[in-house]
Amino acid sequence: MTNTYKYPRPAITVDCVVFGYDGNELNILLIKRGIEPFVDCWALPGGFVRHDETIDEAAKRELLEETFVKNIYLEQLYTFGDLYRDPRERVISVSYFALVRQEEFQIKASTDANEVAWFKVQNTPALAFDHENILEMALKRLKNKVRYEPIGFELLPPKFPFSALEQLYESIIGKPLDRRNFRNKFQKMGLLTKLSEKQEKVAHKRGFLYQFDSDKYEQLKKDGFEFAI
Amino acid sequence: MTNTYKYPRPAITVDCVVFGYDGNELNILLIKRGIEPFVDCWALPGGFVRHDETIDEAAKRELLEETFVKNIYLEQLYTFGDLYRDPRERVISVSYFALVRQEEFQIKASTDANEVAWFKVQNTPALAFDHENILEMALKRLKNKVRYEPIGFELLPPKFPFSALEQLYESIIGKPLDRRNFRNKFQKMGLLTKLSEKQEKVAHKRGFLYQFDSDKYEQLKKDGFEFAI
DNA sequence: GCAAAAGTGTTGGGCCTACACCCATGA
DNA sequence: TCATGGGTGTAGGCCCAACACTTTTGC
Repeated sequence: MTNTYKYPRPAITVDCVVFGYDGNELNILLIKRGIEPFVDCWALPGGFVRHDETIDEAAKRELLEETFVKNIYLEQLYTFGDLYRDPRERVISVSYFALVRQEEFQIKASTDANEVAWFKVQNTPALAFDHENILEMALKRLKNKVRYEPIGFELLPPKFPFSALEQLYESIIGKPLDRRNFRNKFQKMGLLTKLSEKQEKVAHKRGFLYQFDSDKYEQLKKDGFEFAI
Repeated sequence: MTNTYKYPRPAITVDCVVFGYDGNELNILLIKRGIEPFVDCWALPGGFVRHDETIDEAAKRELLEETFVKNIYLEQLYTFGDLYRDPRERVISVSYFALVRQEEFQIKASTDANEVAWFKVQNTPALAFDHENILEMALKRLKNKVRYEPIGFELLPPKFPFSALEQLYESIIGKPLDRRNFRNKFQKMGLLTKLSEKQEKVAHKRGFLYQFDSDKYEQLKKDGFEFAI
């Protein structure tokens, strides 16, 4: 079955920049391509948009198919529409962006991916197409986002010690933060609930655990955050 | 001449949300469509992306062709990819966003537009396709942008009285601002140069004129603004 | 002289930054 | 007992918001 058009049409793809946090470092999810072009090159998960799905749906589907990552919140990032992004023909790509806790996913290669892996953001391999540009833009967005929106939510386990939040922010911003100031600021926002439980089996004083108050989070999201790290 | 593909492909369009300031109110540039669908409906200027131009180029070209607005800075806004945006067939639209001073342009309808006009942002007609959604998103972006980036630049004439800047901000934010605080804040940024000239022929005390210091602006743009209205 | 906008400073409060020591725990 | 990270408070400065009267001009 073929489809004919009066004018040539670019193909449309989606590409996903998925940032994962393992409790220690910020990573990014990549696949090793199983098909040409750039076969055996590392690349962002993604693929062609089907005719019966929205672009948001396409992003979700491709991510699931290629990496087994599912049920995450994908936010649209930017659309890349230069002429020779893809050596085969003209392809326009809509990129997406997500934040996840790695521990929640069993990544697993399938369909067009030979391998799937998390890479340290600071230490990524060469990427196919213009995916390095996409990644760069995603990183910029993330660094910007973290400054005016509390994002620990998506990246930390339900209960976590305060230090985990601090480490997370430090690993995204790339600079050390003042512990006392960071705690004060974050606590003043009122998004965190201090639990009576503490950390277990650590070779130092046990810290209290916290959780995010998601009702308050949703409310602040509506009203607009007043917040700066 | 026809083009055939194995799978059906969506068409790709660009749509431009051009905000104009007339020294008084914030307006938006619309065209009255000259062709189906939605013929004689007001819509955002835009059209199909050609195979030999980037999406950024397409946005510029369509804007020029339909409205005679040219040489402006267009920033990509968002890509709309739902299934039934267009009654004819599947169309994915990449939207763009710009700020201009209206006085600099002689708008004039041509190609697919029967009319072109500026409309008050507060008082737009019903729009074709999902263009109301696009406009809404552009407005959100503008209101957000204005808070952390000085935008008067694009919207005011080279020399302007301070009150023009204040009115501009008030018309975007939609709230009155404290004159003294606004002046202090803006002056502290150091982007403005006070001239020795004053307003002419006004039925009240004449205010000094100011201009933006574009070198400083570029520098701050690099370093990141620290700024909030 | 009157209407209309320009211009101008201060004060109080809140938020930010910088900074150092003791505590609890497991090894 | 030692190494490791947890936990905590304050003081100074800066920025912000709130606030009202005088000046200049054209009509």
